[in-house]
Amino acid sequence: MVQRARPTQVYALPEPEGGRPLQLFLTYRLAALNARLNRQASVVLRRSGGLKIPEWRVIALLATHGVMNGRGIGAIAGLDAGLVSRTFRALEQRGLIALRRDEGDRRIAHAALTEHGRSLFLSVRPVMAARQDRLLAALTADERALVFRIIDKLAIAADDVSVPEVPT
Amino acid sequence: MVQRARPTQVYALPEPEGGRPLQLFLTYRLAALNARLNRQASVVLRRSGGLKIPEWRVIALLATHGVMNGRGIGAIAGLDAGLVSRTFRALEQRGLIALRRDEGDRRIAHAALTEHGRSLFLSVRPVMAARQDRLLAALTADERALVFRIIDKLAIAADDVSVPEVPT
DNA sequence: AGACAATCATTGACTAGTCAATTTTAGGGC
DNA sequence: GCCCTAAAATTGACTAGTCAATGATTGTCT
Repeated sequence: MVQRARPTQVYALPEPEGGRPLQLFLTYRLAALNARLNRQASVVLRRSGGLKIPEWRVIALLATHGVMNGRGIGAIAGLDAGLVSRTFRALEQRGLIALRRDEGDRRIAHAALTEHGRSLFLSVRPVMAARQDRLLAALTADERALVFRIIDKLAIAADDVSVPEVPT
Repeated sequence: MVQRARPTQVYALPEPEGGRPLQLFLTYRLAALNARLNRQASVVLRRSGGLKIPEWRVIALLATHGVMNGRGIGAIAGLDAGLVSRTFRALEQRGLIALRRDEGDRRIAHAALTEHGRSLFLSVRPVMAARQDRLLAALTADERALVFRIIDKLAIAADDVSVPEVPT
């Protein structure tokens, strides 16, 4: 016996303003938002073509830029070279892209959509575009105008890791 | 011979306004920002105590909330139950937290900081707080006021995955 | 020509996070 | 008491992304 009737123990969320109970606010919120967006994108992509997120990025980039090599993709899509390499392989095995070594510089691998890849892109694009529009529609015009500026500023601030060694 | 002098092939970034060459804009930007923030946090935490990000979240939460169980941590810190479980183990093995089974309900594991854990928290907190302040200082007052509202709105919009099956 | 540095790609190991299945335990009818 | 359901935690498999090391190739310098 003894010891309480435990009604599904609930911890209150610390109120954002006020005591600032944690340091993880802005960063935590952004991380949580990003996680949700990723999850949603994953679902959409899985339903409409069975693509993973980096696969979709590569395909979309190839569809609008034509032939590209791994380094170019990485620079524009913000993907790590390693991730690009693995994604190339997966897409090639599914027959969505074709890889070809550069004749003049045999280190470089050029990628291009196959017919299959292009038709998949054309069927997925409207779904992803609608999603993007729905996201932006959730904001007012003012907010839409500001959101990219805010992101840029934070990205710059995130870059100077000029934090002193621990004082203690 | 033959075949060009290849001056470090550069692909121009597609201009954000105008043709919208990709659908991945807002989401891509957020993902990139989040990646940068994570990277920076990792560096800071590694330097000042050797903690990983979820480990820091758990410690910060325990420091301000006292004893908590896994479910409570997960709800507030936004961590998956599995991740919390693994993080608990790692922190316990490093002697930073102590785990104890609830007497009344033996499914529940309560966690609390040890002395070692609390002193680590006290030494890391100012570093992380300074980082957070520096991030917020990069924004104007207007932007600061808006950023949380924007995040909330996007998070809500991200939740309705009411996307039709692929038309094709 | 030979040595050297830089570049593109590849690979493996790692962190952050999600999802699903399973285990253990508890509580509610009956 | 027994059966069923649900909750808390654990575990394994997976995706997204980063970092470092390596291999192959190329251009440059002497």
